[in-house]
Amino acid sequence: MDRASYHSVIVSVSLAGKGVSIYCSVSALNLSGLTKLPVLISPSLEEARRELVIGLEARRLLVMVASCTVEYSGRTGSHLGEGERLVIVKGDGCILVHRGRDYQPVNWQPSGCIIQAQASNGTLVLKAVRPSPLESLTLVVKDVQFLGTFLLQDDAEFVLHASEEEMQRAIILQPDVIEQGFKILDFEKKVPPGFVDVYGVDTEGNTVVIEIKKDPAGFPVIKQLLEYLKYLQAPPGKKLRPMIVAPSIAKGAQPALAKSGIEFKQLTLQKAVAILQKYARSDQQALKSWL
Amino acid sequence: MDRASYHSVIVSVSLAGKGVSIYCSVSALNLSGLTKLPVLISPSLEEARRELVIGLEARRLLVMVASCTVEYSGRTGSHLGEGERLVIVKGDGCILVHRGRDYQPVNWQPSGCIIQAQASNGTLVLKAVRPSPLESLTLVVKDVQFLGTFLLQDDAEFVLHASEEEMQRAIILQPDVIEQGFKILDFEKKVPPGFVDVYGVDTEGNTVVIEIKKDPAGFPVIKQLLEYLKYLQAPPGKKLRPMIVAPSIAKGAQPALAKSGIEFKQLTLQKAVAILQKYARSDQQALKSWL
DNA sequence: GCCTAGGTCCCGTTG
DNA sequence: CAACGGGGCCTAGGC
Repeated sequence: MDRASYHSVIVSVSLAGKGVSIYCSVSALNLSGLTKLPVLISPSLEEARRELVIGLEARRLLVMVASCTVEYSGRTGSHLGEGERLVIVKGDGCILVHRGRDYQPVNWQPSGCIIQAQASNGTLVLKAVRPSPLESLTLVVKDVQFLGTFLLQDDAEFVLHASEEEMQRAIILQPDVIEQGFKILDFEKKVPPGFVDVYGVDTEGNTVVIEIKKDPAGFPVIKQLLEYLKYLQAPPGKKLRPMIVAPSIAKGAQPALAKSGIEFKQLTLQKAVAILQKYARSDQQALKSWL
Repeated sequence: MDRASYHSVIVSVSLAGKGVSIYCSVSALNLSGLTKLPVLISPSLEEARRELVIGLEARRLLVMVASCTVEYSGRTGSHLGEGERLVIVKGDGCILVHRGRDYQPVNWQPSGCIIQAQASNGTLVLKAVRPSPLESLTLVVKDVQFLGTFLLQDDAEFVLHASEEEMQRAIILQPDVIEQGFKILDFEKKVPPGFVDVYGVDTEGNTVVIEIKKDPAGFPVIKQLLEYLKYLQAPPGKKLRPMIVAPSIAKGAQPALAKSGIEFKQLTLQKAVAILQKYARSDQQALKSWL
């Protein structure tokens, strides 16, 4: 089959490995873009291997439905007996093996792998080796139901309203959200055990140490904050005010909070986003008035 | 197209929404199983919607390559502009939106969602709503390159050599791996802050408190173990011997380990698996001699 | 390379 | 229902 014949071949369909193919003249149809869609249905293993090699070489997205076994060996090991799975190989060298249920892949390899397809003893073997940490994923494919190779045109930006970061940005943009007159001195301030999310002073000159959580604040965050306090001190005659900023307090954590002298300031992600939007608007207005 | 005509239709291919279809008589071919493979190539949005509804109803695996935008709203929110993506919907009601790169989906919804496909204003809208926590994922599909619905036959068992658990089992099966004469009293022993992995006595009658890590042991595990110790005591005249069992010690953690009086016993996952296999073999032999 | 922290983490178990 | 820990977690950022 000639991959370069843009106007005569749309879909190559080989049935049950018997070399039966369906060709369709497309000269009369508006099918620009379709020629980049090789789709094999029930190809022979050798046909599938050829297509995989071409797709891997071109770093296309490979989508395969096949019966296979899967072995993983590396940080630990795993074995999965034969069954039909959805196998995805992406252009950046990652691979996902999905079963018919569950959000997570049953086996996978993150991006940066060396992936190859080889014939072996009447089966098709797909190997994905990750150099560091050294680990390898091996699929022994017995039968391919479907194999498609795609080129995804996708330049869109992904925007996530990312919880903790947005809460931090909201506090930085509008420190009043913590309390009237609160001033920020630093954020992501390094202390030996980690980083203080926000660090500032109140109107009395006391040092405020803020730990932000997007989820209900529980014991771990209290411990974390107390740990940080060991390495911080207030100016002479002033106090250290440890404070947790979160949407709520976890169920059993209230007593520990009171006992440890940590303050709690409620801030929901929603409110944080609202603040950011307000500033984005005023930024826009500032920009407008500038022009 | 008649889905029930097992012997006359294999693949329905509709091109660019123009209703062009390719049919192939399969009466002469051995194609059992192929009829369960409806595959649409560049269908119209309405054709795709029909197929999606049928596939969702039948709880099949849906694999779609389409140009779409994606909105997520729930625990946080996200926006993704138009672009071509691989969309997977599984029978248990989870959905994955993958871009051409990266291991992880750009958007998703875990299993247990209510998923529906509807026509809307010349577009196809795919919605996945998760009841708790309440969150929703919305795909506005502008163009479908490919849509396949599959039924994956897969009853195989997945076996993972699961790090910490296997290390614990190895110690329980063969306590000598810790030291000669070590005897186990309990495991997963409850103390207020959590669970002690393994709890036992040495030949001198001292209490040994073991925390297992599959990764290099760092500061957090030292703290955790010291926390547990507060709630444990040795018999009169005996010592408490806190011990970390792990493949190695994290770089900076050695001094803290020495200072805190915690012992370290090296155990790699590999060795643990070897022990388990030895016992599996002896189990088999015991079974054989029994028969 | 190691280590730290966050994630729409997901996922199981337990209270 | 919430909370807790583990994961082949993955991923990004620092050192």
